[in-house]
Parts: sequence; structure tokens; C-alpha cells
Amino acid sequence: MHLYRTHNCSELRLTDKNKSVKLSGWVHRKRDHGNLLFIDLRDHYGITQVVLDKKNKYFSTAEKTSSESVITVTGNVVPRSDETLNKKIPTGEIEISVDEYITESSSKPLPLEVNSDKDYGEDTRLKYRYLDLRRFKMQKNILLRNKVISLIREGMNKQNFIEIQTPILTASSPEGARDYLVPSRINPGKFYALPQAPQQFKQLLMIAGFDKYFQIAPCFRDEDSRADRSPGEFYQLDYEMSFATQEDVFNALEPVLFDVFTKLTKNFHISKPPFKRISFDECVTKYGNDKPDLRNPLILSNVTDVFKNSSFKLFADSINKGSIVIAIPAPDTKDQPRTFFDKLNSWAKSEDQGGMGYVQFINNEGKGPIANNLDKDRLKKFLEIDGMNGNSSIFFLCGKADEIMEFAAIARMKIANELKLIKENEFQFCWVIDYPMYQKNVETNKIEFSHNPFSMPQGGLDELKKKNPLDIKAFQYDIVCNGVELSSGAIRNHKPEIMVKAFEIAGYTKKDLEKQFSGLLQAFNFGAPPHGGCAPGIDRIVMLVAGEPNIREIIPFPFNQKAEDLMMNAPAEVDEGRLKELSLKISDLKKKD
RNA sequence: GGGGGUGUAGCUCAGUUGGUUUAGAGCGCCUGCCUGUCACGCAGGAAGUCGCGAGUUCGAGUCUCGUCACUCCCGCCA
Repeated sequence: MHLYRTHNCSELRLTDKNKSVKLSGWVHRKRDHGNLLFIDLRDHYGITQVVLDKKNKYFSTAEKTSSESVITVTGNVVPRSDETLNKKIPTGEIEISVDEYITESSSKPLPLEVNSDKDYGEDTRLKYRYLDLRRFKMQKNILLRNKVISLIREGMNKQNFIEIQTPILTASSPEGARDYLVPSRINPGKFYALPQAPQQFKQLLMIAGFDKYFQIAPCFRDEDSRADRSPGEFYQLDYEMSFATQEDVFNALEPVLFDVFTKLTKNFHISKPPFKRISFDECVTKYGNDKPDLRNPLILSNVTDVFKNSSFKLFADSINKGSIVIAIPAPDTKDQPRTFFDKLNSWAKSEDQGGMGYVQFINNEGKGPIANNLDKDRLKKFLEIDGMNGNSSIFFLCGKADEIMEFAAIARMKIANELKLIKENEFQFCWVIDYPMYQKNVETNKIEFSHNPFSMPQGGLDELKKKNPLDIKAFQYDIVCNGVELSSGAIRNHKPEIMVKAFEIAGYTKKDLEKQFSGLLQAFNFGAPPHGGCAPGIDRIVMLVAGEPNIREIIPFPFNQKAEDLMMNAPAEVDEGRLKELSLKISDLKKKD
């Protein structure tokens, strides 16, 4: 017989009766009847009930075994009587009658209970992550993560993408997030950086002729955390393709995502490839931002003209000063009480907005303070808006164009939530395409890249030379699911002369470019294939599939909000000797305590 | 760096307008009883700097100020 087990704790059935078996696992729960003792023995696979009575020579040892101790038991598979079946677990038809009982490792009282789904503070959970991970929910989430990753690998391999590892110690990238730096011992005073993404390497792999690359790539960024952003590190499905159009890049990813979401969720409606393509401009106009939740049927419209020179002075005056008015329809609200509208208005005020006006239509008749100040022809215009009917309402937000859209996006979700219009059990994917190549920095008034500087501008060198930079689009795109931005990608700029011009517009000289991106730039001079790719975030995909609102629930060992590992004690101070070896000196340390 | 929320037993939380003696409950832990439970049951017990510091008050877990921790958000994330 095997030293530890002949079966796992989810395997045994009635058909195994009378077999002599050996099981190992954790003491999940004990039910001590004084002269009869039940132990739920748990391993990764499930639970099997173990039973001993007073006559058993291991009885008192077993009675004293604490929760979460690891034991090995040998015994017979005994069928349970009809009254004692447990239909909740797959092994509930049998139990193990103990012949031998070995304590492999005993457990002290626990800082968090493994056998419950009780909520614990995150610092406790992270400090004792190995206990937290033993719990059912975390086992499930990590298992799901594994399935997401293996389905992705399968999907990419099937399309002949080649998985290639790129360096973890690399050069600091001048743009983008802060990167983590690693001092070099051999080159005093110099630093490596951990990659924010393998961006340049994947482009170099295309130039190296590998045609189609992918990687489950770790990415390191020194940013502050959010519920959907774990500080420190995260993973991307990084992929890149040679001789590919934007459509080719989309076609490669869509079936993989569809497969992952279809296989790993139950009773969800998932948008089928090809996913909807929405231009950046259209997206902002209709949804207020570039990460629309398409489960929400409400669409924004600009009704500035309707209020212009109207007798609703508040808006009319504001419009004369350069504001715009955005309308959000609220369908089928004829029975909504006054408080419904008041509540939303005061919500808008609590969000530091002027307020949220409205017109309520009941049998085509406009009601409310704004309706009283608008003539019939103007009111009629509202009924012509997409999604409106004679018993709908319409909300208004008035403000400066570059400020109000952001809030309109939030208000659109708020109204839809209030009216319960967001369909649960749906995953709605879309590509947002045609991003602007450049944007104006509001503070400095300078033209800068709006996304990846290596994206190919649409129209090539010609348009770069002729067009107003702010009107130039890039072959740059994002994929969005239910309002969550999964990634961005682009068809890359593989022509040095276009690149020089593109950087010149953003205020970089050829010399800057050569200095900061010498390796990549030089590579483009030795025959570079046109190429493009994308890099959806694995953690966010797992979050969506798992239905978890917090990204730390699907990462085995995440940092806390202060980017600390409470279990491993990282980051930590190091010996003076180590610092010296690295030619480092700590100065200006902020005082604590 | 800034804003909101939270902080009471090992854990999750209750604690009224500032006033009932010794600040409670459930889980966990300890002791005893219990041979068919499966979140076993029953009886008992230990366990508290009410985050910390100051203030107001006859009186503070409760009010005020400061501070720290946790959490969510803004900034940041080409």
C-alpha cells in the first residue's frame, strides 16, 4: 500500500465497499459524540467522512486532533445506512472505518477558519495566505485561473502561435508607468528595469521572423492599486503577428476569448465573434468614454441645439458660455414617482455636479420644471431620440464638453442600474478602434502621444505631414468587456521614416528617438515585417469569469494596497554589505513612527 | 499626494440621545456530558488598553480634534 494514500478524498463510492483504503488530508471538521467520532477529511479534491468509536485504539488521539491537522488513515470503505446518507457530497454514500491513524502534522489554533466562508480582513488573509488559499472559494478561483490560462494556451497553440519567454531584467522604458528598478552589481550606478510589458521584445521577435508569438507574460508597474488593479505585477496574454492587418489581430483573439468565457461560465450569454467594432469617436459620443458596458442599452445624445436660446435660462446661458447638454434616455418611466427623479438629481449633486435635470413624458406629455420652460416643438425633439417613447423620461447634464462626458458615462450606468436595465448573465465584448494618434495635454498645451508611440498612424507619412495632428487616427484599438478594459493593442509602425516624423510631431528629435529606442529602431533598418498585436490582461479576464469584483481574489499571492507582501515580508531592508556591493546608499529616508 | 468609509474578544459583528453595576452575541479556543453526526447537540469556562493620543463633560465605546491602520476612490496606469 502507498505510504500516504490509495485514493483522494473525492474518489470513493458505494462500488468501492469493503475495500481497504488509505487516505490523507486535513481535518476539515470533527463531530465528537463522546463515544463516536466523525472526521471530515479534506484534500484538494473533496471530503470523505472518517469514523471511529470508543473501542478504537486511536479514538483518544483522533479526539484530540485539532482542525487543519494533516492525518493519514487506513480503513475499510463502509456503506452508510439509508438514514445516514449525505447527499450533499459525492462520497456521501460511504465512510471510512479507521484501522490505523497517523498524525502527519498537527495544527495550532487558526487565525482564520478554513472550513467556513466567513469574511476576514484582508491583512489577516494575506498574512496567512496559505490558509486562505485552502478555503473552498480560493481553491475554486485559483482552479479557474488555471483553466483560463490553459484554454488560452490551447487556443493560441491551435493557431500556431509560438510561446516564447522574454527577459525579466531589461531596460527602463522612458514612457508609461513608473518601472521597478534593479541595481546592477557588475555595472555600478546602473539599473535594470522589470518590463512593464514585453512590448519591444515582441516586436523584435517579429523582426526575427517568428511570425506569430504569444506569452503569458508577467508585467511589472509601480502604480497605486485599485480594486481591479493589483500593484506590482500582473499577467497579460501578450501576442503579436507578422503580415497582419487589424482584422487578423482581432480574428486571432476573438475565438480564444469566446472559448474561455463559454467553457468557464454557466448560463451566460456571450457575444459571438466577430465582436462589435466601435470607433473611438462614436464610442465617446454614445457612451461617454472608451470602455462601454454594452449590456447597458442607454445611449447618450447631444441636445445642445434643443436648449440653445430656449427659455430654460439655466442651460441656455450656460450654452452661450460654451457648455453642451448631454441627454440620457430613461425608458418606460411613466409610473416613476417624483422621488425617483429627485434621488438621481441629488446623487448627481453629491458627485460634485450641478445636478441632473429631466423631463418625464406621460402619454407624450412632458412634465417637470424643465418641460414647463420649453416650448412644444423643442420637447417634441426629445421624443425623436433613439430609445425614447411617449412614456419615457430624459435626463440632462450640462457642462463643458471635456468635463461632462466622463460624468455622463457614470450617469448612464447609474440610471440603467436604477431601472434594472443591465442584463446580468451576459458578457458583451467590443473593439474600440481608430484611436487618435495624438492628444493635447490640457496643462502644458503640448501635443503628445495618446497611446503607444509605436502605433502606425492611419494614412502613413502623407497624413502625418498634411493633417492637423489631433485629427490623425492610429491603428490602435482596445478590447472591452462589460465596461472593463481588457487590453490595448495596435498595428505597429515598422517604417523608420514614419516613426521619425511621428515622434517629431510629439516633440522628440531623431536623436531622442535613437537614444531611447536604439535597439528597436536599428532593427527596423534590417527588414521589418508589417506587424501588430494585442495584450489582454489575464487577471481581469479571470475576474470577469469568476464574477469577482476584487482582483486580489483571483491572484494566489497578491500584494496588499501598499505593495507589501505581509507573508514574505517584502519589501524589506537589506544589509549594509549588500548595499555596498551594489554601490547604493540610502538617503532622505522619510521618518516613520 | 488628496477625498470618503471603517476601527469594540483570536475572528465576524451588536452596543439607542453621552448615564443600569462586571461592555455583549455568534464562530473559534479550553473543560465536562453525549454511539449516527455531517454547520452535531447540551452545560460550563477563559478571553477586551473599545486602534492610539489629547480635549469637552459630573460622566465618553458613544461627542470634538489630532494621529495611525485597513478599505474604496481621485491623481498615476504610453
